[in-house]
Amino acid sequence: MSYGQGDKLQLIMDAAYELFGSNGFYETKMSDIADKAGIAKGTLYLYFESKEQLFTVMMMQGFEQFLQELDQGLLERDTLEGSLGFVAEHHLEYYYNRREYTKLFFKAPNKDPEMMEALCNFMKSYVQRIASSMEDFNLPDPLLHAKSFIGMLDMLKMDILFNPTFSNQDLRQRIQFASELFVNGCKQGIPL
Amino acid sequence: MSYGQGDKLQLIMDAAYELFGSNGFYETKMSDIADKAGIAKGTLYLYFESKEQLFTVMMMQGFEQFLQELDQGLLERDTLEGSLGFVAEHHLEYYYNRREYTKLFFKAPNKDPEMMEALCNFMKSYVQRIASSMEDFNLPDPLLHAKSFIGMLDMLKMDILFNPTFSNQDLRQRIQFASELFVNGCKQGIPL
Amino acid sequence: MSYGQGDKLQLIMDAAYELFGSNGFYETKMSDIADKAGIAKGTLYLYFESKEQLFTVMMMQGFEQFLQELDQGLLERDTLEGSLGFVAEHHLEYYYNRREYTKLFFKAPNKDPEMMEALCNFMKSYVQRIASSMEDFNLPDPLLHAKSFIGMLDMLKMDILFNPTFSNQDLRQRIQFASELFVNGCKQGIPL
Amino acid sequence: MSYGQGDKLQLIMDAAYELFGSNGFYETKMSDIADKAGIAKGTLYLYFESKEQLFTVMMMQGFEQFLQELDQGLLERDTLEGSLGFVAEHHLEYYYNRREYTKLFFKAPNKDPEMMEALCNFMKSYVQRIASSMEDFNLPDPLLHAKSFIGMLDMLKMDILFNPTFSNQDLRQRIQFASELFVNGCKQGIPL
DNA sequence: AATGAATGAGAATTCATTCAT
DNA sequence: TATGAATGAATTCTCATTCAT
Repeated sequence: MSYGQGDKLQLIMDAAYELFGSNGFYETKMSDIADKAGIAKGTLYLYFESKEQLFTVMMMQGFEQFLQELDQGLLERDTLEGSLGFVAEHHLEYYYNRREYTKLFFKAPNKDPEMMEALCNFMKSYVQRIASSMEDFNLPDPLLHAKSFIGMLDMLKMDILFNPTFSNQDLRQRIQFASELFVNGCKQGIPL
Repeated sequence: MSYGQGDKLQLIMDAAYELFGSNGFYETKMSDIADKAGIAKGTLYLYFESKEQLFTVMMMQGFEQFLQELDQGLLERDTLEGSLGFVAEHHLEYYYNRREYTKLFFKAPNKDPEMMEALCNFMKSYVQRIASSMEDFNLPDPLLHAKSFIGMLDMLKMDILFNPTFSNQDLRQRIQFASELFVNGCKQGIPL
Repeated sequence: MSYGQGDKLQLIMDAAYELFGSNGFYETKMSDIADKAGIAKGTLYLYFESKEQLFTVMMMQGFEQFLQELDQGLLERDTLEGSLGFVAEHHLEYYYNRREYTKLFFKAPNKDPEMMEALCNFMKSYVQRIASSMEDFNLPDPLLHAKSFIGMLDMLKMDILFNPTFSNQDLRQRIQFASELFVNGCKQGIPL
Repeated sequence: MSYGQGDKLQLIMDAAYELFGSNGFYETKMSDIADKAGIAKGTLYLYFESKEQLFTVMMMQGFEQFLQELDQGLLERDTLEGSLGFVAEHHLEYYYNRREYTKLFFKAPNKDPEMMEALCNFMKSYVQRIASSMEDFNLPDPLLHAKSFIGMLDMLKMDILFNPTFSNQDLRQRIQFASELFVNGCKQGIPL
């Protein structure tokens, strides 16, 4: 019944995540977020300086969590195949679990440099982690390899976001598919 | 330098392309476009019903050209490697040539159903074309293979858009890299 | 096939009458009128200085016709009852015949003094004619009597405009009713 | 002179009444109303959804008051002449007291269905009340009688609105005149 | 800390009118 | 005369942000 301080912050973040995610930055109003969080509009500004900042902080929180889970999982794998499989699983499951919040992944504010920087930093960190992992297994051009693999995954995620009947089984199939393709190339799949 | 009558449409399209491209849909004002095109605000509405429609028409024009060039090039290749190389070249060059217009590819209006439909249709057509091509070379799972390849390319394009020093040589390298990785997998690159 | 000069003027007047009548002054666009008349927008301005003027001229034409028909009919009556009956018939039939163009009778532009003057002048002329006629039959206070009678008619016309099933028979009944009430008062109708 | 919080609504209503009344719906801008009320434009939209709604609410408030006063007064009369006299007095005084706000009664928005409905409902209620009253005194055709009487009054009001020298004495005369004419007809006034 | 009424800059869109052809 | 593309002032409405309570 009584929320301590800090609870409100979480209420805001949750509301922001859901609304920015569903409708995108520009189509979400601060008053929507306040309503959903069950607080007053003015209260938002006790926690965040601006709409842009709220968006950025929310995204960064998501990024951080994403990278933490990634690190955690990578520690536990010690083969190339194992690592790649985990990266694929992690990437696709992330979107699968958030498939209601499609728009988040497309629409960020344009003019806010802080946001752009946060976005770029996340991308760099993500790529860097995957690249490091690949380097551990002696892959040359680890950055390009990392980017390519992430790219494959990121396109395969599209089905998750746009296909409402996408199932957990489809998810498993794509994880498997992506890893194998990346390791062995498409040639192996061509019947003689 | 001197535009006659009837050129207004092109003036508008050019201005819209540049401004939407640099600043995104939401951060571009109709008055900006009118100013850049050197016409009055009202004139925009002689050619387009709304800001959304202008954006959509402009995007669709780009899509159409993209797909036409793709078809053209695919006709002339008769090996898997040749086709993949061309697809990679076409995809990455497209962005390379438009690297000033980053925002075009990230900031589209959310709520406009016509735009969303146009975007989805383009994606489907693109994937379908690549999948058909792959089927010709007996690749199983052509849709998944197509999406994966496009995904790789689409991530590799990021460097183009965000790295200001990205050179033509870098471009060539990535084209080569993507095709080979896709065909042979990463394993081939690992020194024994 | 070939319209002489002057034909266009009539085309405009007809279109204006219909559109101003259906939608009112403010809700009718000059381009609507041009379209309906089958001419170009610019052509309207060869015949009229402004939208206000077109409206005013059109109204005045209607007024003139109304008063002419009234004069004509009054000449032929030589009893009070006959005259009143004709006035009622003329007034109500006028609206009955134009019942599609309801709005005309409610919505005129506000700020145009010419129009306001035309409207007032018409009212004065109308009242004056009825008053003169009444004076001929020795009614005292002819102006007040005239206004009262016109007022009765003008309210009775409301049914015509708002009741879509209003029939010619209803029309006849009201004409009869109004004349008798005006002559004999309501007392005569009360059963003892 | 000093308004506390919560008075904003009344400030808006007053400003709207005066401006819509003087200039009509179409010639009054929301910013005019805001200025006159001494508030910001945006504030208007905290209280009303649209210009149309503001107008409609304001009119309905007037209607309600009009009908309440009518009911009140009718209760206290128990003869036909008394009732009619009161109705005439009430109707004409209403306009006399508002003779500065002419436009209110002529210039309403056309296309707004809510406004049209409110207007029609008011008319119906007004006619119905008068008709009921007449029925109490055994007048046949009470609806037609009611409409006729209201019509007379409504035309007589025109002088009030358009004749700047219209005096209170003129008002009394017309009240008297209308009632008598309605009861006894014009015949009684004709000298033998 | 919390509120939410108030603000006002700012955007899209409309449409009467003009004028070069 | 006739055209209709072009104009741009004008208007409604939005919404991030502020601040007195």
